[in-house]
Amino acid sequence: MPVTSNACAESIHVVTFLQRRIGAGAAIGFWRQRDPRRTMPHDPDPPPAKRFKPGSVFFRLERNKPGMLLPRKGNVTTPIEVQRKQLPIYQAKPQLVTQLRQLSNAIVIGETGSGKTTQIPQYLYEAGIGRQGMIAITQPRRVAAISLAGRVSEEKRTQLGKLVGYTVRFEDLTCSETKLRFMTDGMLLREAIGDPLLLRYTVVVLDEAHERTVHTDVLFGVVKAAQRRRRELNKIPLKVGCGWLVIVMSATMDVDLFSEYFNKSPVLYLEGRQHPIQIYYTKQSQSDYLQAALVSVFQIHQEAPASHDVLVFMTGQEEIEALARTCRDIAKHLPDGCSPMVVIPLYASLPPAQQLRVFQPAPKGCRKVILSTNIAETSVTISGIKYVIDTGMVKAKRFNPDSGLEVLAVQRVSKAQAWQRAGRAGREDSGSCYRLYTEQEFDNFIPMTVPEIQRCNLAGVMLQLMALGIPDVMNFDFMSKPSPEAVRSAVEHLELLGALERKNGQVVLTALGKKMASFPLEPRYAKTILLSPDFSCSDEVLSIVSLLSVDTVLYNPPARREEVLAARRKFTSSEGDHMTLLNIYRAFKKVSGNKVGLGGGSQRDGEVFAGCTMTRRATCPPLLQEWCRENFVNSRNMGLVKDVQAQLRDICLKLNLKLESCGADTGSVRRCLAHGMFVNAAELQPDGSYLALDTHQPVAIHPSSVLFQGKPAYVVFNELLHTSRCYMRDLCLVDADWLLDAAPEYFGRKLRLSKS
DNA sequence: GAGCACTGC
Repeated sequence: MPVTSNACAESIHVVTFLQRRIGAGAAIGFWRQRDPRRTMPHDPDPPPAKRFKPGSVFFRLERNKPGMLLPRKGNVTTPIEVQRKQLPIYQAKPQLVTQLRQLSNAIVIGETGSGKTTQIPQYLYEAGIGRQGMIAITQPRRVAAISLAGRVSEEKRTQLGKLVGYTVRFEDLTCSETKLRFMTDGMLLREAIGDPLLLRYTVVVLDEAHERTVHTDVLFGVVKAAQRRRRELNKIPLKVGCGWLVIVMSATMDVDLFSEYFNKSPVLYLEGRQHPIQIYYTKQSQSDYLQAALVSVFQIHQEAPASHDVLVFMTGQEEIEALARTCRDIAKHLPDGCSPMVVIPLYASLPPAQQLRVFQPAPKGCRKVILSTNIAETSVTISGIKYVIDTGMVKAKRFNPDSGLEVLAVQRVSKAQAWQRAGRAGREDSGSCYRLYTEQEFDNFIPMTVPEIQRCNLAGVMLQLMALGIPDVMNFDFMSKPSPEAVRSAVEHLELLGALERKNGQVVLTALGKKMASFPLEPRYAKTILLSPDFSCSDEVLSIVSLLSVDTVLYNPPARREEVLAARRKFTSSEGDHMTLLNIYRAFKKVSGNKVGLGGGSQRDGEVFAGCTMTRRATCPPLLQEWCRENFVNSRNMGLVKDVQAQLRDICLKLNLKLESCGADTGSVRRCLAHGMFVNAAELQPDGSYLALDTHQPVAIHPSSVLFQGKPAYVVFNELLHTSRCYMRDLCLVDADWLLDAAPEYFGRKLRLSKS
């Protein structure tokens, strides 16, 4: 029986089913305990250090703002020095420092929150290792970089931004005194473009390396090359530089792969205190994991004390909201004597205020059940979780280099991911993890999640590598090589944009490509900006590209559809979605009086809520907030647009681009978009359907587009989204002549193909 | 007439 949300009859059905199933105790046999001979797993699945223990709590509850968690200012009763000595890593300090002093590479494995990230940089500094330069500690997420810097500067009893600082996009809190620099991996990578040898640093610590973000993966190669190159330079009699060390630290990872890649680097394990987690598998394979999740929630609810919270890992917003409604319905009809239940959904696109609900304790005698996406795997840490229910499924993006299509699909998690999820049950105390699959099924999961670099569009990565001066991008030293097709497809795409050219059989960066690489943008957006002065519309194009680089500024609550449509009508442009967005942005700026009221250089852009940025500091004036509410515009993302635009504008100025507005002449903006995005063009067919001009695959206008009702002859689009059909999203009306003009040779070829 | 997980520069 499917878990559906709205049908009352059906939920009653579910109640009866559950009462039959749990009330009578029939469900006791639903679960099978893990084979006792197999205790907690060990190397390599997962590595020995990955047993579960509580993370050190770095956050405190803000009194004035209920539910808000901020970095802990230190325990009043326990001095900070004592706290540091209580960390498990402290026992290993002498050996650790001795090892790190001798080694040029080390892989340190320790649990998240065990203190490795806060302590190792300090140990290095205190031991005088790498004093000649800076120690960089990279993080995949900005909040982590910010909060860790805060904690360490506090431990060093210095002002944040002096000895200890952080660098993330839009924010750099460091100075000439800074020795310990926490930063996002993307920032270090960007810095490497200007300084491939990373000469300002004596030590680079790549934290959370097991997450294998694209940035970390590229950094592996960059850091390794810089290390080798610097060693070569040190052979020159006039010795420059000093001890140079790379540490890769992570909780769960493929140790052999890492060690092998970093020249057979030694692996140091940091064991810590841990809480056991009991793992349960289902006896039989579950064909409907949502139904199984529902049964499990209520089984736990019946059997466990109400103070024990439950965290359920699911795949997305829609199924989370549906299951939440079903759970609430059933909870209302439970027999007397059963504790009440609060059901809280958690996913990234949820408004900040609602996300905060997961941190609020449930009323006494009431059980908290959190239904979450994998945001709760790494980005948000919730205390008090005693039970984890793991559906074993995740929604993940995959890229097909042949079609250029990214597909978001529900798929099995990896073993590493399943362990990560289980670990969420044992952060403060022992816990249980109910896996909605059999142990045999688990044994067949892939060991590690496929690194992002093998799943994404590589055009941006390849451009960045070229800009880093990597002589042979096709054979870059990746820890996990992307497929040759993906590399070839990316190189072809960049050639088409004019960023790369072939010289004597080698692919080299063009002058245009070099400029493109200086923008933190997808290559085609960078190209469009660089073209914009030719059409005298750089102002407009900067705004449009900024609007396209944030999540979405449009807020679409389904329940208020009519209101949304009415509010949006006044901005709608018959020329397409880009122009509509531009109209909204122009109106927003008019109301904001062009003042930097949101974001802005010196503003901290986010508060830290237990490891998750949830709101921008509310500097948005009330009037502007009201305007956003009335017009169904996401004010937080609109603030980000302003930050992005300011950054892009700075880059344009550095490149001496002429910044000017075309005013009401929107034709030139569309002309510019046609020239920048010609690869993403589609043509209306006689039968009313559309064909993408590059691959000749059938495509359709996404119903969310303002052009959905119309039938424009030619459009350029932002992206293709493959769901029930292949949809074009964010469209702009263009002339066929402009496309031909933009790439005569390319379209000459395409059109000939199209006709034949 | 659809519906998108999560990051990051």
